[in-house]
Amino acid sequence: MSKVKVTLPDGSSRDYDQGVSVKDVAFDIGTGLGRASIGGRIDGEEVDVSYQINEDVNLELITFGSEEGLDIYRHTAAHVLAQAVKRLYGDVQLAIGPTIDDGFYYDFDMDYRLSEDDFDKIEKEMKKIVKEKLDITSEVTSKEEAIAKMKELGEDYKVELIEELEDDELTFYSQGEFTDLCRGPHLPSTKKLKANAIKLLNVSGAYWRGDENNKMLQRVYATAFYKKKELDEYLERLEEAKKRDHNKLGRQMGYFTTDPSVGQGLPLIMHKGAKVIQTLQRFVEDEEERRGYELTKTPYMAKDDLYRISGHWDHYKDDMFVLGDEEEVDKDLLALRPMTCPYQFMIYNSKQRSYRELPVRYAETSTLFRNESSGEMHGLIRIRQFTLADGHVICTPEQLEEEFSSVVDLVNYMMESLGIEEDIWYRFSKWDPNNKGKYIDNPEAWERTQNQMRNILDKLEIDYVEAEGEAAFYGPKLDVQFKNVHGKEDTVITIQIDFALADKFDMTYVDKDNQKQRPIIIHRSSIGCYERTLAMLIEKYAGALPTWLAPVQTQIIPISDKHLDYAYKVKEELAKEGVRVEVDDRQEKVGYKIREAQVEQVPYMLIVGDDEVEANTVSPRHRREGDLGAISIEEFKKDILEEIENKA
RNA sequence: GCCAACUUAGCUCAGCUGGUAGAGCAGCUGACUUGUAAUCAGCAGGUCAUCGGUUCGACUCCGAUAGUUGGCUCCA
Repeated sequence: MSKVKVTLPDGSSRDYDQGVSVKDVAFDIGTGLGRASIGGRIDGEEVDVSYQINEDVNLELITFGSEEGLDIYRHTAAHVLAQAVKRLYGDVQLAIGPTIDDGFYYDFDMDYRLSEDDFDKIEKEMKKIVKEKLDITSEVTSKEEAIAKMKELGEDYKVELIEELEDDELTFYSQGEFTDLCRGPHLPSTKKLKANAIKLLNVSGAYWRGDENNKMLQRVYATAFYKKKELDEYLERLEEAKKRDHNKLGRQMGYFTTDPSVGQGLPLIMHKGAKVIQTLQRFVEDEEERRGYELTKTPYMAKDDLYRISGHWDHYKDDMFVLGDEEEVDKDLLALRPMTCPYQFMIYNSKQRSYRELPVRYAETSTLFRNESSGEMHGLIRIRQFTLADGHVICTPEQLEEEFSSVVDLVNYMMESLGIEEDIWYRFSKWDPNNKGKYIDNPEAWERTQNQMRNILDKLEIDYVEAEGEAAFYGPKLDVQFKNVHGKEDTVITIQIDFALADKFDMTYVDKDNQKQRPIIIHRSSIGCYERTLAMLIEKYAGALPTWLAPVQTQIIPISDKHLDYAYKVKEELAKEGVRVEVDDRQEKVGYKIREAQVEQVPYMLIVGDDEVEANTVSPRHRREGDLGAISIEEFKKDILEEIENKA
């Protein structure tokens, strides 16, 4: 029998008989390791412990308890979930059951409507399956056999999946009476799962293959950990995250409210929320002006003619609020604006442009209206009317790289100012060549622009993930992504290179050879949409916004009524420097007023009583650090102004 | 738009298998003039989301509508 050489991650190697299993190797290294191994990685590819090694390989063992093993572990848990559901509800067809970031899900097609009330029962059955200590075995079959097998089992979705696979060799995994098509790897036995560390989380609908024209299946989300303690910690983290939910906190703290008679997705932003937005907006508009942007103020609605030129009428009409009746031919048809671009393009087109004036940079604090579907609205994150820090850079092809880079620089500056540069990441959103309806049909231009954009991104050394089918209909995007407290990804900002609309609007400039040329357009936001940004800030800071953004920056707390005059004097001192300051003049105990200011997350409280009046001082109390001791009014003023200036 | 759950006082929530509702906080009134996270007492607050049905009787069961939440799809 010939030998194979197995090289381990530490560089050492061992010789074995051909056909040795991963498990054998693990036990050969050590019994402890043997028992702990739940999979292996051979030349980078994950395999079962039962995998037989037939040639010289690099082997890395994946052990129970390891980060990388968790995926295998959860994948097996997903199979156990499917097995339990099949046992309990009989006529169930399986769709897909992948692992995701914090757990896994499985999609089922079944008549019985699952609800969370069924979870107990399903979890019990899963526990039973774990207790049954079923061996998990794999079997490789040909495509033809696989299809026959799945047809026999009545698994239509699996048949569909297999038919589209290119491979002729397919793997099935079985445990007890349950068999599923799966690439693997899996645990060697269901007994390796910790039954009390598995939890079903929620059930929802999900279209087969994510296509709304397909049947809606039932998706069960769940998670699994190696230990109950890890599960408990995870659940606790979820609870903690929910406490930061802007949709709860924002309402509780009086940032915004909603009312059914106003309508869905139409939040009423109250003083505190409006104050934060105003602060942000002034900051953004000033910074953009400094960076050479021209401010514009364009109409909230326009005739359909404008949207027909831009192509929005064809691509986007269902999502716009159209005013007027399309049947009445002799009356204008208007639509509320879902974006600012066509308006700013009209400004560009209002005169002939020379290459000398390019780049032209337009910025506008722009209220937009989008008719989101009813199931989409979420707090301040997905709404029907919102305010975007919008803008467009119109430049020559030669200027594109520099202009794009400076937009990225602006965005980075904004993210740093908000203190969220560590919480966001970049997504390079490309078109999907197979989705003809969604994108402008010009494959050559798509590929060219995307390559251009990739080159710029790589030059800027930006880390990004690529996402197919996330582009705008007219061009690729660089998106800034953020995760909300529910773990869901939202786009905060997008920067787009547009190769199409300049054509549609017949935008030109005259170059130095006196020839008319097409400019390139960059669509961009600097800080995103103010409502969504506010939501993000509330969640990031759990309501305790940085001082420069806090709606109230200083709360003055007089000990008793007789200190009111002094309190107002201090207020005046600070207010004239632009500090947002209030006096709590209610007849309450100091402790009570402090507690309220604390709950409101006011950065500084200034306690003033006899001592302070006497010495002409204030006693600041920081919301996190507590009592800071008495200092002069001047000193406090200097400190807080510096903190506001530095956006600390 | 689709799937599921939820909707009780301004807010947070209790109310077992049907017998017309309760707490804390907030609010109002009064007393207390207060030194670093809740002073005390009293009062007032609800067509139990809305509409319809079953029932002698519905907050409770059923249906429709609206809103909210979590997903799916969509997202210029």
